[in-house]
Amino acid sequence: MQKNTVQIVLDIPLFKVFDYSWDEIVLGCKPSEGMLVQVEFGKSIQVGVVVDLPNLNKVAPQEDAAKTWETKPVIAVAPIPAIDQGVMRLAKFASKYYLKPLGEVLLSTIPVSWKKPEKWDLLIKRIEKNKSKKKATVVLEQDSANEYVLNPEQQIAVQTLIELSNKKTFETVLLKGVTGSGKTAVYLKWIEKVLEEAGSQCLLLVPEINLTPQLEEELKNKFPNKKISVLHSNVASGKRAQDWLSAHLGEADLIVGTRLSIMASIPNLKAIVVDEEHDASYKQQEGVRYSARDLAIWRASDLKIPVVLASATPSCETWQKALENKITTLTLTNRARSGAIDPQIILIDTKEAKRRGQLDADGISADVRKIIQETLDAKLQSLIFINRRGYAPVLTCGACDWKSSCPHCSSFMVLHKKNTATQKNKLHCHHSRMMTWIPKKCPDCGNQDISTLGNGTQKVEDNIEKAFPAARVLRVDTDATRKKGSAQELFNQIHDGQVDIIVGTQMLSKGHDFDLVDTVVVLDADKSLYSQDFRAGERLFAQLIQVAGRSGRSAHASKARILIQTEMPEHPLYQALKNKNIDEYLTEIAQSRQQANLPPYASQALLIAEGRYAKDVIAALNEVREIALTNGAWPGGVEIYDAVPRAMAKVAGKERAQLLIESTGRQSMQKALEQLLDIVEEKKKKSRTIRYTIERDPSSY
DNA sequence: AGCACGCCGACT
DNA sequence: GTCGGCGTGCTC
Repeated sequence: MQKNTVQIVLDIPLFKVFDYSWDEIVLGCKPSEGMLVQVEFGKSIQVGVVVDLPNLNKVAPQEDAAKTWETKPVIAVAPIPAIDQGVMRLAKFASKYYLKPLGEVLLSTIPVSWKKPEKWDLLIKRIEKNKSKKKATVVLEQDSANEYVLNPEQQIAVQTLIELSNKKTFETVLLKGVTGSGKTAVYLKWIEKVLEEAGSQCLLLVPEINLTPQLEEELKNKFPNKKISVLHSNVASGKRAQDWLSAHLGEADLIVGTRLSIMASIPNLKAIVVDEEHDASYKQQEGVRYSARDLAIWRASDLKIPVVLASATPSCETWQKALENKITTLTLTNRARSGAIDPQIILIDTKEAKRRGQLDADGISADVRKIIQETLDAKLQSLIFINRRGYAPVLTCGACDWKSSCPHCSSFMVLHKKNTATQKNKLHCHHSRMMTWIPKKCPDCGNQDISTLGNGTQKVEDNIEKAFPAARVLRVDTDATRKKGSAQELFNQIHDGQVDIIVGTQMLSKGHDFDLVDTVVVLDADKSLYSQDFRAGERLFAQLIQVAGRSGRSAHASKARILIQTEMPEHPLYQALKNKNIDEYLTEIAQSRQQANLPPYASQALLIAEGRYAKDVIAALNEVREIALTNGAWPGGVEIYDAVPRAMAKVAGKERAQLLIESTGRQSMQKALEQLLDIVEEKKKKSRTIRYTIERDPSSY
């Protein structure tokens, strides 16, 4: 009577659930779906989640009836409530849609500390202790609520959002407006209103790079008497376990986090905001390869709550829905802050500059130099963007065609100059992390004349230091900010006006308000326009609009100029940028997607395979394709292309190839992928030399 | 995934 | 003669 059989999923790549026995007396409670439990699995101790899924086992019923194994008992139950039912539904959907075992999906939503049963008691004790300590400080801060003034346009947007959430139905809203138009103030005001209802919880998703201590601080100031949980993979494990739990217990009012927080257990979720919804970091690129934005929409629809997608340059997926009036669009047109000015975008034709001898050997034009000098004279800052870290992206031999290829990858090794006197210059592979010394002579022909090709942040930093010897130059990229807290240190230097010229990667372009920046320079944007990836243009456009927003953010700014060096200033992308025709350009992109039958007008997926030898990997994929197309059940309207090597064919010694699957409809895509999964699972039983991954709605190829 | 079992190559 | 390579099977 007290002994039940329960189904449990584990964090293993198997589409199976496992039966365990449940002793109510030993465990002290009845089983229910979503409980986190400790079990013995084979020889090891694992953490699993209780599920209620009678049909998940792919074992045939008669086989199942003939089971001979002994059911092991559940050892212990975690001292926390079961996972929120909303997350259980979301995980089941994600498992089916992204073709990943439910156990992997569910366990990926739980912080590592909670997956260590030996830590359960300790965690609970420590959290209880912290709770009694913290209460006092919260009360003290209560009076510091700060009011911010919204302009009429923002007020209308807030009003519309409040009316929507009062209806308590699912609704997707696009909140559109350039940097500085006050999107953040609008959604924060809305969140504030939603949180007025006791017990409500809100989720704010931000891109990876935006989740900084500053944002946390800002939110704490804006919501002085609300509890905020921060969910981010970089948060220390103890803090993470605690913040996850307070969301899970319904104690946290506002949950802020990167993509992974879309899967957090939030039992009283009433509103979701996806900030910078076009941002690529919302797509998980390994494990369960989900899109946090797409899951946010699913979760909102499941819970019958509104979801706000905020962006200056919406993704084509979102823009299509706006064009077809499937979602509500709220547009902010003005610069919200008084004193802020609209930046002026200036295109500098580098071909023309070269012809006139106004382009120096380092690729910097006379116009750029002149304006940087003017900015220096005005005691304001210039930002120079270059999307390559290191000194130079490749090393070449002058006599033969040797290039600094990485032996493990199909990419070039990047030259990095030493940072200190004791270090030596090295070659780094940005994919496999391989590092080598600089060869003294060409490894192929022995020629001594080895030279660099192209510019990275380090080289631009050198060049700028030489060109403006009196200026204080600072480089900001992942190399300069590797140490914990050093990014903050560098940003503080910028805010305090301790530097004049900042050289860096797109790391600088997101989330930070630099009051003293007046001039922004983009050196090397054209490359994206030659890319094979059909989304490259859209991404570059979004990036440049975001970069443009770095200038003219405060009354300090005087000219707010954005200088873009390009060989093709007449390109529609640059023209749209110059004239700030954002809507028109997005619509143009959408139309060309429709004509070419590309996403979001078609559904795509990849079957990726990797293994030791390229030809085996390709052959295995083509075999999968052959089986799929000849077994008679392949759904109509779904195309499956020949196996091709991936763009980065070799990574860390593994050869990779892929099949592209394209479908006009989502249902037929689902059917097709389920068939491919079956074929792959069969193949895996016979040989494990090749690994397969299904990637639905890929964002890169 | 992890771990065991199992059958073939260079080593104390 | 053994140590250990990774191919295959199994986990409630």
